[in-house]
Amino acid sequence: MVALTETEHRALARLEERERHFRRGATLQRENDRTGELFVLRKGVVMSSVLLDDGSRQILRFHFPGDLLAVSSLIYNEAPETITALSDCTVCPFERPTFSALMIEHPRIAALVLVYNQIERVALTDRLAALGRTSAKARVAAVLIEMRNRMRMLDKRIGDSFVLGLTQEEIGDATGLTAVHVNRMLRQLEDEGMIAREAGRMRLLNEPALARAANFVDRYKGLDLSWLPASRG
Amino acid sequence: MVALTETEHRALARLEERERHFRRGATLQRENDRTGELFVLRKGVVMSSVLLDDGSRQILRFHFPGDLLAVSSLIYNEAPETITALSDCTVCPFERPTFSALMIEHPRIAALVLVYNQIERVALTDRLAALGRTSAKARVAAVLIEMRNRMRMLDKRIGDSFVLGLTQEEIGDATGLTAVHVNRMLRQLEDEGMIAREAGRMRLLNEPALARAANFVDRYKGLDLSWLPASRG
DNA sequence: CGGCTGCTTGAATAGAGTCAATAAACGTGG
DNA sequence: CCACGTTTATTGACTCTATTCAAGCAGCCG
Repeated sequence: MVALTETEHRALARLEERERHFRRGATLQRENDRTGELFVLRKGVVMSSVLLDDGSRQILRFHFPGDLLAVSSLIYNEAPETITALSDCTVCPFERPTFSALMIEHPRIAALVLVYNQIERVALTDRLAALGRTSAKARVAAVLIEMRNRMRMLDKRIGDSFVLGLTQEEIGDATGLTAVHVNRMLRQLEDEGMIAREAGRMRLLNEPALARAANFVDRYKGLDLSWLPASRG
Repeated sequence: MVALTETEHRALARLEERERHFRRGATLQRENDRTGELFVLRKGVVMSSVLLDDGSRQILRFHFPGDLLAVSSLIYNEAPETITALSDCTVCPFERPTFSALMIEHPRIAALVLVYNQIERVALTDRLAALGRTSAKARVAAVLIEMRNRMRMLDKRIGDSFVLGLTQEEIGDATGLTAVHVNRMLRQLEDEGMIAREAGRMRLLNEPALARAANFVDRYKGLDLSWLPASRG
């Protein structure tokens, strides 16, 4: 999305020298554990979440290939969130000094990281507004649209049918609902003809209606990266 | 919290060359308006919020002196959030190019901005978890503790008594509750001896109990900035 | 003084949670 | 490839938390 120089590409590649694989359900980082490496997600889907005292869980964010994971390791001694693989996945781990050297030596990459942070911030605030001010049905619909859109960004072939890859429990933890109620909301969306469910796959039958039900705002329109300073070669 | 060089201080000072004042209730940035300047908040309290289709509002974050405002102006053509003064306040506006030049010429400042982003990210995820997974009482208690703590960081004299500076409507918009229910929760916290309310002031009578009720996690313990690269003078 | 805006409280309602029981799908080892 | 145990999905009945609606009050400012 932004042209990088050869030098910058080589520098970024240093983050992806090693590779590690995780199975669905594996933990990349556990809340309150001593922080360690950072990761670039190369393949698969992971989530970050927090656990509350009463044992309930809140999923904060779903991550897709290209995302930077565990950035908070840079500034905390103890991890503020848990990172878990939602599918089998591949990550490239790297150490903090590698990252901070990259930031210092390549200011435009630092600027890109800042852009990434802002996009994530807006995603978090959208979810925040959904939890605070929208109905259960809207929140479930929003998760469906969000997941489909993010998958489609990586694979243009994905249309209105896709494999969600989340249990209803996980949808509940992302939306602040119980699994039981998620089930009822999915049924309702189905009864209203907005979605269809077919053995693991999800199909969006009436996207405009679903987007309306979800209070969906497309944040990718209106993104403007022209401010990024020109490279110095 | 981190030592900056003279050069870096001078560079940062460039962001604070101008000054502008706003009255309580004034809008610094309106959602969906064309984005413009960024700000450093120098004095007063402001909030950022979003409006939903049905007219309800979700407050995303309260900002205190030293905070960077409207950073998303860098990457969006249209503002994703509204920024409003909660008290009379003073800000230092600056243009995008000023900021991006600063980031490129002073990598350690860029790193500091990244740290700031991460701290804000964690604050947002804490609120997210509160909205998704905690009771109304816990959320209201959390807002009280959060506001007191942030005020105390700027004014050490503040103890258990402080001026909240929020209407119950605003507390509701921050916690995803109705003003009516906020009122009931405040009464309950008062009846249980955790707080007292005295003409505009709020007093925390039993902080440990309140912190427990709020599921409060102190994120400032465990912050580690040692990774920040040494200055090159 | 009159008109706001914000606070308080009660009564009725609605939306989401809890509990429980069953069914379907999945994975693993034999 | 099947049998078994486990996880996930589904549905109903009941409960409870927070919302809605309504009314009254207090404080503030022009």
